[in-house]
Amino acid sequence: MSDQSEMLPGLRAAVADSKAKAAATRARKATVVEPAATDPVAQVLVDVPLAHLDRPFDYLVPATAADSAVPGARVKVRFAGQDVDGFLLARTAASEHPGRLAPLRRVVSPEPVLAPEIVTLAGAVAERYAGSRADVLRLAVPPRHATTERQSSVPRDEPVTADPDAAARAWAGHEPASAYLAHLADGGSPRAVWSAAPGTDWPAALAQAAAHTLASGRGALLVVPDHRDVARVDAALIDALGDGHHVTLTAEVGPSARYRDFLAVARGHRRIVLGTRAAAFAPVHDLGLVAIWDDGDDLHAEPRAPYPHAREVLLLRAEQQQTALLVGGFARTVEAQQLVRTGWAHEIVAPRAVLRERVTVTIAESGERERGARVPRAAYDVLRSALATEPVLVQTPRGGYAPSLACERCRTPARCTHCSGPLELAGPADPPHCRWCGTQEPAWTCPECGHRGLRAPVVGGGRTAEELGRMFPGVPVLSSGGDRVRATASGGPGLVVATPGAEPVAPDGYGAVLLLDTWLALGRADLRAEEEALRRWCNAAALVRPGGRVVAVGPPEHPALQALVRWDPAGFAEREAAQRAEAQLPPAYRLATMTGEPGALDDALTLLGAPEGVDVLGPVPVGDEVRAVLRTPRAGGAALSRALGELQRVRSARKLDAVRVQVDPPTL
DNA sequence: GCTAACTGAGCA
DNA sequence: GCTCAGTTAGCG
Repeated sequence: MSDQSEMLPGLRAAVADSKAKAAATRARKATVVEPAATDPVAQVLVDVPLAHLDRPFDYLVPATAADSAVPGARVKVRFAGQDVDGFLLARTAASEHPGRLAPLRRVVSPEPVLAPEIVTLAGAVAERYAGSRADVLRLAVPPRHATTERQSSVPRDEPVTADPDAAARAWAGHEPASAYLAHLADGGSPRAVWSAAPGTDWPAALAQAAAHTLASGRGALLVVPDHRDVARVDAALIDALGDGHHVTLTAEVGPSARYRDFLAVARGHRRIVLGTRAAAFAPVHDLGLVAIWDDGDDLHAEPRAPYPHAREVLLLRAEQQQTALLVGGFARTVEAQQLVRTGWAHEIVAPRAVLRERVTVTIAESGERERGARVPRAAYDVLRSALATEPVLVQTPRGGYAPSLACERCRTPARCTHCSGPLELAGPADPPHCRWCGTQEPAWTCPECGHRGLRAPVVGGGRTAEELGRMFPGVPVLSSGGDRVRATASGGPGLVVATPGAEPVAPDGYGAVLLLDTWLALGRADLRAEEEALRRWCNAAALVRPGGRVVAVGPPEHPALQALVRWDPAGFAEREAAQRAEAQLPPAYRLATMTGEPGALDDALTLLGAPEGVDVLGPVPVGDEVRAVLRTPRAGGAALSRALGELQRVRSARKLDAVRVQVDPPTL
């Protein structure tokens, strides 16, 4: 055969048996690759998006890679006939795999970017959210930046001692804050749910918690909702410790800076990490504390599969790594309350007397209108007196000018004639236009009654600023919201009109805070509408100076507003938790959704069967797909997650049409 | 997901 | 006996 193929190479290719060819290839490789002398087997987690391939595969470590193929390194391997990326999980002496091992194609970098505890964490997160580790690791480990890896080297951080005076100032009025901090500095792992009193300099408080943890020789992880919060806590950390102990991990900075800071953490040169949700996976050395601020903010929910929530990631991590935990906010989520209820975490709160000193909240009824505006007399008086010397914050639930319009006569919502999106006004003199497609509708006519006139049932921040400017002539008005968010306000007299989450911080706090149109947020048809409304009010109201006034315009008897008046977010969360339990909703129950083509979903539900204690609700149409909701009591949550993960693996292996599974969907 | 191996129809 | 398109198992 060899004689013939040498004489006729063209023919050889044509007639060669493919089996023989493959065998020849294998034989050639086997002779070329010399395995490493010790632990020649590498367990590799390949980066492929298929659920059933979420397990380690063994590869041969070539002798040339004996030193660089370290656990945690990025590698390239031949998988299913193509080169794929993967992480080297471990080196072992032998393989369980009966066949011949393929060699590692390449060690991309000997940098151990995937720490063992992050593998464990990714496993737990993947299991809880019925997703794959590869998906989780894509969130956890930032893309490599080779130049940065070569150049970057940060000096190791110096030991620190905690400053009790600064801590006492930052945490003033909270009990038992000093014991909590002392425990941290002592190397302990206390777990707490912290409801901050209004006016609290929470960035300074978080910085102190981190500093006390660092003083015990351990690292800390601080997760906040957005980059504005990162900037504030960054400043507080610099204030507390200088800038040689922490890094900030956010998606805002470029790939190079992101990877540089990640490396400083992975190498143990920086042990305080501050960042947004993805930072929850940062490989902090000697982790002693995980903390999250304002865990009710929906920015903490990752929008990419498997949709983990930063609070849940940190809870899993605190459990696995036996760290301290701090879940803080001005408001309190039902999930945080659940930690208190079960005794897993303690409360840190301000006593009544402190709260009374910090703020006075009153409610002005929206019925009694003055001066043709939405500001009742009582609220107007509070604003006017504060405006003599101080800034005033006005929170308005919606941005824009007139964010929704309706027929003046019959109240039919005004819709775009092209795409039936909602119409809005951008300013006092602008024609109505569609919020979705932008089409202008200067000659809108009501399809129901033929009327031409429009009214604005909801007033936006722009028009609110205009109204208030007229009400207080000569007072400067600053707007913050939408794509123009201001981080800070001036300390002098002035009106600051902001949408929820966009409130600027005033240097010494606001003299008064006015919460407008509270009915709007309460009326939303969402499971969390009231909890979310109270959270937004608390976050705005908390920006008052000590002793400042807060006026909410709305229905005085509403429980959420009552909770605001009493400044009792914990009591509200408790009440809410009880109601949700009654209604078989989270956190007493775990929910998961399955979405997909009708046939595929039907098939998936059949395959899932009826696990013990799981109710299947629906399916109901969602666009051209259908969605089913699965519900099980809290105790069965882990089993439901596991069943859904197994379902995804089986379906993936059988190449069935994909259905999207979401555990703990933030909204329904 | 992808590749490689397998299958059977079609033709010499 | 061989090729080729279509199908599908398994991925180390």
